Amino acid sequence: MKKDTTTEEKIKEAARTVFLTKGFEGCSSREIAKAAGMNVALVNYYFRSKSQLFQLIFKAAMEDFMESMIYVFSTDQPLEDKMRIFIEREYDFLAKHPELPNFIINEMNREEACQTDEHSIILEKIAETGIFKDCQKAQAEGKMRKMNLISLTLLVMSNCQYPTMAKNLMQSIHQLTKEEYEEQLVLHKGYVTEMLVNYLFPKQ
Amino acid sequence: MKKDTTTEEKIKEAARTVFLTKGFEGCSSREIAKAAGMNVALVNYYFRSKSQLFQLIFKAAMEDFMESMIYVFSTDQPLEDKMRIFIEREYDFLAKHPELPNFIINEMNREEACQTDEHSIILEKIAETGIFKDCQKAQAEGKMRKMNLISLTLLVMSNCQYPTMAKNLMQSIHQLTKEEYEEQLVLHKGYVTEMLVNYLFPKQ
DNA sequence: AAGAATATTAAACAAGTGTTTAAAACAGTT
DNA sequence: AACTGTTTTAAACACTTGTTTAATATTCTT
Repeated sequence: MKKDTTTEEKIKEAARTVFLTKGFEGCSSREIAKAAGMNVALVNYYFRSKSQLFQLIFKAAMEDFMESMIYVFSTDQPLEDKMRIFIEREYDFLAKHPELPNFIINEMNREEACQTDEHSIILEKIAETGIFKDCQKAQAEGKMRKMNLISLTLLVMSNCQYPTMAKNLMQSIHQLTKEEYEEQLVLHKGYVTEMLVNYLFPKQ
Repeated sequence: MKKDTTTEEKIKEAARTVFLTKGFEGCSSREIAKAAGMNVALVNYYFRSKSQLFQLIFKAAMEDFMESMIYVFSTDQPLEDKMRIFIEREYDFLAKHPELPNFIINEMNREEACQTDEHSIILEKIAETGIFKDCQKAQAEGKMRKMNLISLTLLVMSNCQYPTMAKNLMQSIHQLTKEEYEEQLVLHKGYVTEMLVNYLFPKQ
């Protein structure tokens, strides 16, 4: 008879929170075990090694990271509306998972880890939504500014992700409380939306 | 008689490169010593501890991080030109020091470190250039979009820093070589400049 | 050249790392 | 109740960590 959350899942959950906040190098197997209320040996009993557990967590995080994009892009709406909704959802998502962008970008920089070229699958998944074709069509019709996909994604990701990534830095520089910065983010989301939409979909 | 570069400086240089690429947790004292071609004990002989050496490096990195801003803002030019030149210089600077933004943002997230509220000095230094007053004036005259300082800095930093921070992620997703991505960055710099200037300084 | 001050070294320290082992506790089946 | 396979445990493994020590080498001063 299994409990509602099994030992394996408890460890996985603990590993997720610890890895995402401290990174692979920033924590120990024992720390993860302790966070899960388990013995150290159990971590390796279920996941063979710290690295294998990490890879599991990283992959899942990567999918979460892309999840919100896919959904909006799949809907059937004018491109400009899609963009607005996407930014809205992305800010929402990042408010719930603020550690994700930093985590992924950092761990991608560790040479030992995550250098699998399997990440191009992400692009394929996004491509499946048809968003890229929509953009090309809109660009051909003159409704959207001509620009390659890389810069397009860069513009959106920069303005959505950086503000949460630099939270502690900005708080420290501008002497803001956590709550004040969160308010600021709501305001900023508005600016970003207006700026991006104006730039990408210029009115004649 | 001192050599051209003393042992102390050699260690400091090595520490800088190692810390900036791997982070505080990602490297060991011995690794730094090895990179400097020195004995481990010398690291502590000159800097007392790994933490103290790190704090030194971090502080210097923080100053580098802000250096390029200060200069441009101090010049005597129309605000719109300052913005263009700033973005130009920032992309230039980040091409030479691509690890800096990630390094600072990450280490700011480690609770043990760098939580000194001394970072508000940065804001004061920027304020000394008069850039903030110029902005307020331009906003009062209707030449510049009304927006608080935080969002203003966020917009600029997001679009300058994120593209270099996410280099490995973007390369992996879009299957680009190092050189291809660097070319892309030059292109992107143009888009960013146009977008920011258009948004911040709307023509009536 | 002798002595004092500084710089450098190898070796050791205790504590922490990832991982393994072998014994114990638990569950389910007959 | 005895045997099953699966979970969980404490203890140990070899290795790395940051830091210190005490001896050696180098430089500077007289």
